[in-house]
Amino acid sequence: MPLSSGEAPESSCHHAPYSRKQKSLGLLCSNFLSFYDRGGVEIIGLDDAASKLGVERRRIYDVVNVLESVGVLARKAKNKYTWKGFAAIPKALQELKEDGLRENLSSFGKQQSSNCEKVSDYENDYEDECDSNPNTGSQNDNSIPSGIVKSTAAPRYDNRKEKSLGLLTRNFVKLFVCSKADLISLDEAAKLLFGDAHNLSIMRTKVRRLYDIANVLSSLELIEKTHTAEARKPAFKWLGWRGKPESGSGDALTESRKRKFGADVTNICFKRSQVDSSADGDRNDNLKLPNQIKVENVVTMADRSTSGQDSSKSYHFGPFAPVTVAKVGGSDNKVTQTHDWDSLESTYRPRYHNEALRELFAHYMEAWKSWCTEVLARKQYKSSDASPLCILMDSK
DNA sequence: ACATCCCGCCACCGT
DNA sequence: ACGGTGGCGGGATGT
Repeated sequence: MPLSSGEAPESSCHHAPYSRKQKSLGLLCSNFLSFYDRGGVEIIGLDDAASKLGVERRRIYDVVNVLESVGVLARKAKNKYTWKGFAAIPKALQELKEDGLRENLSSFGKQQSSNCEKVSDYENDYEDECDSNPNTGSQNDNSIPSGIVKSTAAPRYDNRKEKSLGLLTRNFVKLFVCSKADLISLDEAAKLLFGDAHNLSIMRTKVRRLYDIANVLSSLELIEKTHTAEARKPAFKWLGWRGKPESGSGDALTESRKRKFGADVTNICFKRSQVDSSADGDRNDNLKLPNQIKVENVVTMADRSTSGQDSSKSYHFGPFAPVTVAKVGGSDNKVTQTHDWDSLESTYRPRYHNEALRELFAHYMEAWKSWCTEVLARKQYKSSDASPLCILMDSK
């Protein structure tokens, strides 16, 4: 697959300073989604996904785990996932809700779930049956309300599952679907999900995970990052599933892609070491990527902004959509063409840093901004107390 | 300075 | 044994 380890890479893209945004999990998730959200795809191979999206396998696991938690994917076998599509989300959310309620998460955390509340730790987990299959739920490591001790200290052989991204995701989602709160601050979420931070370091780790999860959920538009009204504390707002397209399901949906930046789909090359080195040149070897990338290949969403609010229809990915998606713009129903990924792949080797794309992106941002102001202005007619965000949300 | 969170080492775990 | 999985947290990047 792609260059697993470092080295070879940089070669190709000279300039291009490292940009974290272009490699974010959220962006990767968006790309992943648009890549597979087309008819035809049934089975998704992780290796395949990794190479097509130009990321290392490890990243795919992150995305896939949370997507699985919300029903979009289902693990089929080692290295294989089945694409369930966005249509499966409502059901998954419903189940999470029922589950959460059953577990008593409703009141926000603190659940003494009937079954397994031993919460982690120590020998108990061995059996782990607790979380057997039914989705598990319940504990996150230390959501121990109060009583339970939680030795923290003894990591024992962790029941890895208890700390899995997937479980964390489900619990995080339950937080929203099982309570009326549709806005939960980061602190809050972290505490509820992971119990109090008696241990700063553990908390920090957990919060990192939370960010990971939030990023992919954001790209699914299930949540959105904002701030709590009063305090300017960062918080996540639950948007819920308002139908994403997937082949036109009719409903409207808005698009307000949160984190969108970046250029194109894959992130091959460039590691964070800013040093970047450069060395470049010729090492490439087989890994080298063709250098020319044409803008045309990239799906531009520029028009989407211009067209402004009609949007709706299908899932858009902004300028970052995987290349293969080719001009979605035009005919919404697309889906049709391009299943010929292999050939596509060979013709196009995506990369992140690309000047043309950058410009394109800038253009897109412009359009987006003007669209926002327009909507804002329009909305103002109807008074509204809403914040720009809200406006955007129902502007459609 | 503090918030985010990418990156990849390496422990697990299924086969 | 081996290779797929994925927890975890160092430290870079963003604000």
